[in-house]
Parts: sequence; C-alpha cells; structure tokens
Amino acid sequence: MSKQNQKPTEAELEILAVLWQRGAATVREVYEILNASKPTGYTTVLKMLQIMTDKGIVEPDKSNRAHVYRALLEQAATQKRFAADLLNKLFGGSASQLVMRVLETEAASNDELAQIRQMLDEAERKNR
Amino acid sequence: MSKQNQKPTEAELEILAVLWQRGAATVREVYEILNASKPTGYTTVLKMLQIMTDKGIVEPDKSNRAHVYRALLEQAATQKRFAADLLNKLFGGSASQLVMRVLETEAASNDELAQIRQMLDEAERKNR
DNA sequence: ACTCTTCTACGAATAATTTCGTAGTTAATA
DNA sequence: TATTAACTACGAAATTATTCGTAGAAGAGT
Repeated sequence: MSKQNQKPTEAELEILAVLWQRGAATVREVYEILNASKPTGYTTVLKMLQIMTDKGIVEPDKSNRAHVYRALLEQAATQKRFAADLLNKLFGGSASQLVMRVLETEAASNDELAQIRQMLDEAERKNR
Repeated sequence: MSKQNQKPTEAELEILAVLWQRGAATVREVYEILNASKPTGYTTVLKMLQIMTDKGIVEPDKSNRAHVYRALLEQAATQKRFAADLLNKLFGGSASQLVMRVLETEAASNDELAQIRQMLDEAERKNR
C-alpha cells in the first residue's frame, strides 16, 4: 500500500468515473458499465481495482464475497487537479484561453452560460 | 510517416510547448529549455523529436546540420482537443463545472475575468 | 453431495512510453 | 592534419500501463 500522490491513469479515471457516479460498486457493476461502451474483460477490471487499491486511490469493502469498491480520491479534488494540470501544461496558466477553448468545443447551453456568469461574479467579488 | 491522429503523450506535449513558444527550434535548444526544469538527456530529446517526426506531429528542416524542428500540430487545435477530452472524461460534458474548477485553481486576475466575460457574451449571442 | 456460476488472487504477457548508450559523420579549431 | 566538439541515427533497455489467463475458494441451485 504505497502513496497515492500520482495522477490516476486513463484507465483508472474511467473506473473512478463509475465509482463517483454510483457511489460505490462491485467489480461486476463496474465491468458491466465499462464493457458496454468499450469491450473489456472482467478480470481486467478486477485487476485494475486491485492495483488502484494498492495505490490507495480506491478502497474495497470486503465484508461480502463480492467486494464493494469506493473511491478514496474526491471527484472535486481530482477535477481541480486535472484542470490545473491542463492549465499549466497547455495554456501557460491562462484561464481565459482555457475557457475559450471549452466554449469552442460545443455550444454550451444558455443555462450553462448563466451559471458560468455567476461564477465570474463570485470570483470578481473575491478579487476586490 | 504514419498517422498523427493520436493524442500527443506527456513528453511530446512538453516538447510541443517549447516549439509553439519558439516557433521552431533545434534539438539543442529544446534540450536546454527542458533540461533546465527537469534533468534529461540530449539524446532523449533527440529521440523524442525523431519519434514525433515519424508520427507526423513535428517536422524537421534538415537543410542545416543541426535540424530545426517545427510543430505540425496547431496549438489552438491541440488545446481544444485536450479541453474537450477533459470535459468529457472528467466533467461529464459540463462546461460550467470545468470553468468552476479552473477559477478555483488560482484567482484569475480581473483582466482575465473580463476577457472570459466577453467570451460569454459572444457565446450567448451565438445561442440566439 | 455434486455441479455450475461467480468471485478473488495473482503472475505474467503485451503494449505503450521514455530514456539512454554507442556508432559514425561533420564541422570547428588547434 | 589531428583532435575535439556537436550532431544524427538507431537499437535496445527501462519504465509504466494495460490486458488476460489460470487456479482455487465460496455460494447457489439441484
């Protein structure tokens, strides 16, 4: 059981996404969901969860035969981390550039835009 | 020279960042810059650039002894691609969530915020 | 009790990425 | 011209990540 200070990998993120969405899940549940979008093996998922357990980014509840895994990494913290990474590595720290690219990606709904606007107000308020 | 439809890797991104910034650069120049922040070998950088050339994401001008490399991938397109990836993989497509995390990362300057606001106006205009 | 299904453990194969050493060439310089 | 410095080419080792098969335990159904 080593430290979990490293970034989750691609495959690990996919699993984390499922766990965050479901709260917790057995290997089979994770497998069913992942396999639906991208064919994969049951034991592959199992092995990944075991590796993630070793890394300390997930934790199994072994009280039942089918272990129930839950994420130890918080979704918000992980989102923040990856956002920050991207910001630094690809945008030289320019938040506005990043936001621009995000808005380019797909027309965000007016609802979304309104929410973003609200966050801006918030941020601006803090800057005073 | 195979396809260059795959995402650049971590190491490749670091090199691309240098090339985008400088416009073009020799192996040595890239090496000097990368080595400054994170110790690496000259031939490591050279090899990476050769691999990237194979993948078609970079192109060498061989007219001089010290080849001058330039990026074939456009910075804007790459930024957009990675932003979209992150958006889907970690934010379930919610742009506002992503923006929120970005704004959390570091207090963006008022200038930045103003710029973002402008983009919002733009996007909203398009939505009508 | 027997069989079938489901589960974990885990080694090991495979794949992808990164690092680096060695060889040989070319240019600069003593 | 001889030596030294800087360069490219490239195989291959090292590292990291992913996939999967096999073995055996545990429960469920008959």
